[in-house]
Amino acid sequence: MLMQNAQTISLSHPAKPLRQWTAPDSGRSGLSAFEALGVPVSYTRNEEIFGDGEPAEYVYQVVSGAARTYKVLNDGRRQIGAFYLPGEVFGLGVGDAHHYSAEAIGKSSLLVVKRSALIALAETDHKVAHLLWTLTAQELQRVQEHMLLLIRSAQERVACFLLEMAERMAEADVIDLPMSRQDIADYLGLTIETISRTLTQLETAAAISVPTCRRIVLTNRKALKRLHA
Amino acid sequence: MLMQNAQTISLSHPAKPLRQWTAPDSGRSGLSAFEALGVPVSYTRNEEIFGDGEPAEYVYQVVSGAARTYKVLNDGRRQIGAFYLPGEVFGLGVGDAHHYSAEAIGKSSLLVVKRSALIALAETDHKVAHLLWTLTAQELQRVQEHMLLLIRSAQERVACFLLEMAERMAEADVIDLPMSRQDIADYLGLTIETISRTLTQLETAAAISVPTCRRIVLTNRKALKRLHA
DNA sequence: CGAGGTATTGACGGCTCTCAAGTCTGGTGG
DNA sequence: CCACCAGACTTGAGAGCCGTCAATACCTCG
Repeated sequence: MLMQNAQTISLSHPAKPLRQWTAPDSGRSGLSAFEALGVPVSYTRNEEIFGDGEPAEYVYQVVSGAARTYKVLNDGRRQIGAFYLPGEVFGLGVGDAHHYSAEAIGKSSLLVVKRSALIALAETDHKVAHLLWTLTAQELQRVQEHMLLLIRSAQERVACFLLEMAERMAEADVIDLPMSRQDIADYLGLTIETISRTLTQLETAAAISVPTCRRIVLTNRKALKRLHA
Repeated sequence: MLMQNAQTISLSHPAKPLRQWTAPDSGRSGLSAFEALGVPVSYTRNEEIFGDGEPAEYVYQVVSGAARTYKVLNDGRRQIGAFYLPGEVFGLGVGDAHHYSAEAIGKSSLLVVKRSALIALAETDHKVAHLLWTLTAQELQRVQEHMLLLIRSAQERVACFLLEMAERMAEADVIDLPMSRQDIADYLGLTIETISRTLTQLETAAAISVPTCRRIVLTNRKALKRLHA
């Protein structure tokens, strides 16, 4: 999928070089401003980063580990909106309150940036303003792609999820998932049983292998992509 | 839902003639710039406004009528991302290409604004820059809400859809839907048969009445809200 | 080695899709 | 003004996919 590329590229994971379709320098210089304002903070497994409805004081960039954003419906079900991997930014809305919650998935380190500082900077530096807009638009595109997933079959959802994670992580065929089956289920709008059964089906079909439950090897990407959008 | 309110307010509801917010109100000067750049264009029923993958030259604001954005999956299914009613803006992404298609639902009039002009203006006028960001963030929030719909039951999806349309249209109990059952189905990730059956169920349960197939009366909002998020 | 959380597997049921009639509605032309 | 037609909508019957409930296996950490 395109959006993950865009997001990763634009935010420039320190380890990854930049390549992008927006202006080559505007993203980078804005980003350096972003990083200059940030303070690293550590979080433990399942620790809350912010809660639904809380004032949106900060914006976050993952340094190491991973985070999830989610919303709990009135019937108790949890929908995960997104997973955030190193280099990616979250918590950036326009209102003064978050409209979802965020947690660290495992032991993680985040760069924490004061929202007001970013916005103040955007008033004078239009590169920062453009960065805020770009980040929000990339998030929009990501959510739109995610929405398309939710109307597909279980096999298609899981296959797309694996391909997406492979692209965003090492871009190797071996994926070490930071999240549990329950997280995957809540991200894809399925149950853990269906996730588990589907992974078994894909393994039986020789599209993947699952050496341990957190490690998945894509042995036949073409078979997976056949299920893709 | 909050976002529709925010969006409507920000863009000036059609009940107020568009020309009025060119008034030198400093808080809305960004919008007046937006409107000053726009040219009204007429579209006929089902006419394409832009196609998936086309260069994103323009941004659109509905004056009268309604529009839908959608994406066609490789299996031929169509997912409608959003409906746009008078006063609402669409077509605003950050890349230089649209990543979905847009059509007029019925005979419609749109204000068409050159994207490059908006972006150029944002370089010097940070209120315009803030407007672009705000519009994008509101769209993001709308899509996030939409995503939550797609994991719910058919009854809940239809009930939420009706409440949403009621809020965005007259905010009366009588809704005149601009779109067909097929449009609703593709918006909610259901089939037309399920839409039809669900409306019948809601009517039987005395939550709504359906005098004609495009007109729906909310006779018991509390019953509908019980199915809400 | 034991315990508790996590993941897998199985049986069954329900919700929604599919396929297939019917019915209504809105627009057109006589 | 009315009859007619095509598309849109409704309703029904059956099937399939996924959710639920339950039991078992696995893995991690004390």
